Amino acid sequence: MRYWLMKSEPSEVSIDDLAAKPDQTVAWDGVRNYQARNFMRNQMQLGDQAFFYHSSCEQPGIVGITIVSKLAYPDATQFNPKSKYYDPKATPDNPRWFNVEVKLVRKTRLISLKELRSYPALANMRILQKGNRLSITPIDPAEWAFILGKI
DNA sequence: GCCAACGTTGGC
DNA sequence: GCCAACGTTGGC
Repeated sequence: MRYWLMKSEPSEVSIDDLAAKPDQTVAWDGVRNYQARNFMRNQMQLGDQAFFYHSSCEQPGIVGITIVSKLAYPDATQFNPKSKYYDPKATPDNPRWFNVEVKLVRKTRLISLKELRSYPALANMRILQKGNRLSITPIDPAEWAFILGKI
């Protein structure tokens, strides 16, 4: 059982978009970074929990908690020429990109990036490091518990 | 809109 | 296999 942080641009999928879905579940597709892909494909297990983080927006920060509800499978968008995530080098026989599905556990108050930075206990979080761009990062159990305590 | 940081690409 | 050029991310 692991913990994660997964970034989403609210203009793409916001926490409210997720909450509004009938099954409150979303396919985490469109990831086109090998490290993030490997986390999903190789490490994520059913029941792993993740903070849902809004990025590239006015109020970046954690806004909810999700749970992995489906293990990684080939990302359908890579085969769709009309998708902005289309990858001409991927084939169904040899897919490059994978996605899990996550289900909303609950929305949380906004724990802003600024607030996260204010806690010395979280100083080593990947997302707080300079130049961090990875859209999916592991979270320490201790960090997870610490943040939960602040919600 | 800017720009630092980083990942990927492709020529050699 | 190196590495310069390029594209993207994401906070500000």
